[in-house]
Amino acid sequence: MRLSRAFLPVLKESPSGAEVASHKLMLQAGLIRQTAAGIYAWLPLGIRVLRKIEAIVREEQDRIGQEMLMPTIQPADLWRESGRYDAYGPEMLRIEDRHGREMLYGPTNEDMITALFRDDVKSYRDLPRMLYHIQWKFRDEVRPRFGVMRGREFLMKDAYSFDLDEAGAKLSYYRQLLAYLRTFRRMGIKAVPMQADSGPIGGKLSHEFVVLAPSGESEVFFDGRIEEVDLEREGLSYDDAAALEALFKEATGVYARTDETHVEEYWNEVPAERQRTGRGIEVGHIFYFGPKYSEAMGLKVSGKDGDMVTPMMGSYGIGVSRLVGAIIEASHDENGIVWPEAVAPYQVGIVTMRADDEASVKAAEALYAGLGNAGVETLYDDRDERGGVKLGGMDLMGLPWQVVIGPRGLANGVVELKNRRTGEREELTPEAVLAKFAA
RNA sequence: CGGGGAGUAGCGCAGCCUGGUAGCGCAUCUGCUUUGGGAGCAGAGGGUCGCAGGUUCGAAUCCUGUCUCCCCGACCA
Repeated sequence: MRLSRAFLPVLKESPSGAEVASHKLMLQAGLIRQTAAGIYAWLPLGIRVLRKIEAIVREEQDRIGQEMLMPTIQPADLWRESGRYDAYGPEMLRIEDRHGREMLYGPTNEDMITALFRDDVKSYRDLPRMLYHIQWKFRDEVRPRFGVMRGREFLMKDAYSFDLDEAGAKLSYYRQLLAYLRTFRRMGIKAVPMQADSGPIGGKLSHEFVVLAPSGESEVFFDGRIEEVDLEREGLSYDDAAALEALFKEATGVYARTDETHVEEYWNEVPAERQRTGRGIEVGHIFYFGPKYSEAMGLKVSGKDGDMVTPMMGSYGIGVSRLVGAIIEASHDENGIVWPEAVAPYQVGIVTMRADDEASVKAAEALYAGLGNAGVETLYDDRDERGGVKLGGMDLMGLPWQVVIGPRGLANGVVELKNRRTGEREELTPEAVLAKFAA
């Protein structure tokens, strides 16, 4: 993308109202604009990051489940069936259509998926199943804040598992646990599974995945041993029940809790040198709740012996849009965002220090074309601006790599390659830069 | 939902107390000079002062109502 033709409004000052770093930076770097309290428009730079995160989530979910898409608007009757319509409270946005039919903007989808599944699945042979979708949700929060981290409208991946019995359901739970650990690791962030209350969704087994960041909403306490879990080890397969259970025990057997569930007595049993504390942002939550919805909504399948069996369910959420903010919280500095490469909107930024220098422009154009042909996502600042303005913008936007091209270096046949995270710079020929990224 | 604050140019703000037809910085546009980490000079454009009503010869300013946004708390993916 050429910056001269892009809608990438970068602000010199951060708009008032933004308090936390990620919110400020997202507004300033032009990722989002606020439309109403807790509701945001995603600008071109923001949507690229959102899509990157979504793609990683999708890839990992596809290894254990099937994608589908349920609507944002749901009929109230569906929620009456599960008994949740009255229970959910004012957080649910209730609306009426032109005929006076009661509808709602979905805050989650347990009820709908259970109804859909019920209508078409009648046999134990059709179990187990894991279904997910990535869809916008709306929860009318009392007090939205922190930008996209606690918005009212947000993009969420929610998965639902259906199993014949509790043992099977636990296996589904373990699979999601592994998928989540892999998902967050791929995004370049450290997310720790912590023992959680199951809240309004209700249930028996529940863990929330928490990203460590100073601005986190809750205080977290965990055993450093959790960081040593090897997710790529041999034999760790989604099909191997024993290996999955071992992983579950390893990943959740150590102490890891938020202030909500923290117990000082147990905490003190963790050796002091392994005690880790800090603040955290919840980015995912997995639940096993058994027959809660299947029972309420009459989901039954014929069992092997011909008797009717009520499937055991679980649900598994990842706050996709929240992750954009959470990743920034965990990865930024005084100059702006520092994107992990896996989620960066562009991998490489090209800057010409002197827009009036013919040789610089020529070299930049050639490199931009070369990277483009090699399929490298590149943002080329070809505007007639001073070098400093462009460099500041690149730092703010947080692209992992910056190629700085100017007459000074070109005199020696080199350009400068800067790593955003480390600040390290090296001088390379344009060909070497191309080779590095095209590889 | 309780408590507090704010709506004035794209963004950040002043003006309001003490009514007299709107201003500063940045951004934008034009010209000239500059150019390796957010340039300088000169000029220009852009605002129903959130909305509605009231008081007044006259309202951004005073009064009433209303909407919206933000912050703290309680709550929560």
